[in-house]
Amino acid sequence: MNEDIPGPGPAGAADADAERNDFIRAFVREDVAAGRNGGRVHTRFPPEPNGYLHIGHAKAILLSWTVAQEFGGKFNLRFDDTNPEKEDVEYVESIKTDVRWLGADWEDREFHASDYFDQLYAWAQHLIREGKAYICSLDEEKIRQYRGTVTEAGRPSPDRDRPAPESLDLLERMRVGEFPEGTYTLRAKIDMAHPNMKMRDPLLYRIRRVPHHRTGDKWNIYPLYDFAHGQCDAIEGITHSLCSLEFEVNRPLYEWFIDNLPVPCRPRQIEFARLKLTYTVMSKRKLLQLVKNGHVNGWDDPRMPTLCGLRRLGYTASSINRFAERVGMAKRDSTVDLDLLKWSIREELNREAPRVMAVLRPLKVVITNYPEGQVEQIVCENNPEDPNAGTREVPFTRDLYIEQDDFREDAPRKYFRLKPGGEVRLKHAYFIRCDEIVKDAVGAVTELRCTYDPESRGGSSPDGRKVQGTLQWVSAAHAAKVEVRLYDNLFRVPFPEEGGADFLDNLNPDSLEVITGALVEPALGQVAPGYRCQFMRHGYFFADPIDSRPGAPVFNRTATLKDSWAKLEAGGKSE
RNA sequence: UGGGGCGUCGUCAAGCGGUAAGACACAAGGUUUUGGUCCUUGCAUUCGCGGGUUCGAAUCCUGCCGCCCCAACCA
Repeated sequence: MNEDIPGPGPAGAADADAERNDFIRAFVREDVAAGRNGGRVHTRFPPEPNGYLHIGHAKAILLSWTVAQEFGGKFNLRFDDTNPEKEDVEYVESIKTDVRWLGADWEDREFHASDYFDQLYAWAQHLIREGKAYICSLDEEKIRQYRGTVTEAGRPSPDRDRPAPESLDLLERMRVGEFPEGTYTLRAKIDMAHPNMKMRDPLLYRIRRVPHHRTGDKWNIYPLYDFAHGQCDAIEGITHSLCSLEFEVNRPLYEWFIDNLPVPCRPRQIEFARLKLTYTVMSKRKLLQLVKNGHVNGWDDPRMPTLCGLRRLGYTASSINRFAERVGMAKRDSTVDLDLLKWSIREELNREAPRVMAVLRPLKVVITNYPEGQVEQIVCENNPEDPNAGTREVPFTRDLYIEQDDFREDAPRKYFRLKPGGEVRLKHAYFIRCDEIVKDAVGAVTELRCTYDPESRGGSSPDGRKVQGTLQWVSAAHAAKVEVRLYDNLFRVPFPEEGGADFLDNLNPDSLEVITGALVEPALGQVAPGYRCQFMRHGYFFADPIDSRPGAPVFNRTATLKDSWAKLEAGGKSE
C-alpha cells in the first residue's frame, strides 16, 4: 500500500456492549436464578438455507449471541433444513460467512435439523405407539376442510383412530418410498376443536420424494417445522429458543412435543418483534424478486438490506452490532427509521475514517499567478477526530480541479463557496479568488481563472482575514481518475407497500449513480479493495472488493455526510 | 370475530403504584481550515379511549377502540 495514504478504515469487530436490559434478558435471568436446566444458558440461530441473510436476521443473531455471551453460555448455528424442495447448499456458506462476520461464534457447533432425522423418526414412532399420532390418508384439500375455520371447530379425520401397528407400518412404507407424494401424512392426535388452529392435529411428516442436499435420497418423508424445531432445540441442549413473533401461536405445540416426548432438555421459546426498516423490504420473497428481475445486481448489491449487500456498501460489523443494540428488543410491531442504521455507520466512520480529497464532478481552475510547472507538497491532516492519524502530502500545482457544485455564477446570499470575485480557501493550501469565468459555445462554465494569495499558505492569512468557504481540490496533473458509485435508498418512499402498493412501483430510479470521471488525490488510486475513507464534504466511501482492480479502485458511497447547505437551499432559506 | 399478541414523543424504546429515561430524527444557537464533527438548548403536563380502585395510576381493575399473527403436506 502507498505510504502516503493512511491505513484502512475499521475492519469491524463487535465492541464491548453497555449493559442491556429487555424482557428476554429478564426471563433468562429468572430462569438462571431458578436453576432451570441447571442454570445453563444456551441459544441458537436456526436459519433455513433458502436465501441470504438480511439486517433483520442480524437482529436475531445478535440477540441470541449476546444473550449467550452475557450469561456465560453457548450459541449454536443450526440449519433448519426440513424442506428439501426450497433449500440448497448454495445458501449454507453465505449464511456462515455472514454470521461469522457479525461476530457470533458457534465454535464447533454447526448443526442441521437433518442431522436429527433418525431421532425425529424414532420419536414419531414413539408418538404412534403412545396413541398420540396416526397416519392420515386425507388429501391436502380434505385436510383443509376437516380443519374447520377460526370460528368453527374441525372434524376428526376418518383415520384418527387407525390402530398403532397399522400407522407404524404405513409410516415405514412412506419412509422407504412405497407411496406417491400426497397420499399419506403423519399427524399428531391432539384436538380438532382446539381454538388454536395449530393444535388441530398438526402434520408431522409429509411424503416428499426428492433428494435432500445433505441426506441425499435416504428419505422419502420429511418432518415439518413444528415437529422438528423444538426437538432439535432439546437435542442440542438449547435452553432459550428465541424467535420472532409469528411463532407465538406455535408455542403451545412446541411445548406439547416437549411434554410428550422423552427429550433430554426443556428449552423455552420466547418471541420478539422482527426488525423492519423504512425505505426497504425485508422478506426473502421480495428480495429474491429484486434479484431475479434485475432491479439490483445480485444479493450483494450495495442497495440490498442483505448483510452481504451492506458489507459491500461499506458497513462494518461493529456498526451493525451497535445498531442492533440501539434498536432494542420488544414485542411491539415496529419499523425502525433507516436513519438510525445510517447513523450507526457514520458515527463510527467519523471517528475512524481517514479524510481524503475527491472531486466527483470536476471543474478546471487555473491559478494564473502560480508559477507554471511548480509542484508544492501540501501537508494535510488525516483525521481531525484522531490526533494519532498523522498527516500526508498532496501535490498542489497551477492547474487544479474543484467540484462543479462549489462554483456558482449567480450565488444566493448564503452561498459560501466560490463565486465571481469571491474568495475561498482550498483546504490545507491557499486562499484563491475567482477573477474570470471561461465558457464554451453554449455558455457552460468550463474553467475558472483565479489568483492565489501566497501569504495564505496552509489555509490562513497573516492579516487575519476570513473566508467562509473551504473546498477540496486535486492537482490536474497528479489526480487519479476513478469510478465512484453513489448509492441511495432502494425505494423512494418509507413504506414501499403502503396502501397495498406494489413495492416495485416505488423503486427509487436514482438509487445508483455511477460516476466514471471522478478525480481523487494521487495516492488514492492505489488503494486496496476494502479501503474505507471519507471523501471530504461528500461522505464515507469503500473500495469495492469485487469490482476494484489494482490501480483502479471503484468507490462505493457508504453514507453521505449531513448536508445542512442542501437543507437550507431546499427550504428556500439560502437568500 | 375463535384463539394468541401488541398499543408510551415523528421513529425505536425505558418505565412494573409515587408523580414520563435514553437514542435517532427535528428545531434554534455556539465552535469549526469538512455548510462534517463537537457543544448548548428545545422537543410527550402526558402514556389508544372511557369508567373505576387509590392520598396518588402509564403502571391495578373494567368496558370499548385499533393494529398484528394463526385456517401451507413453508419456516
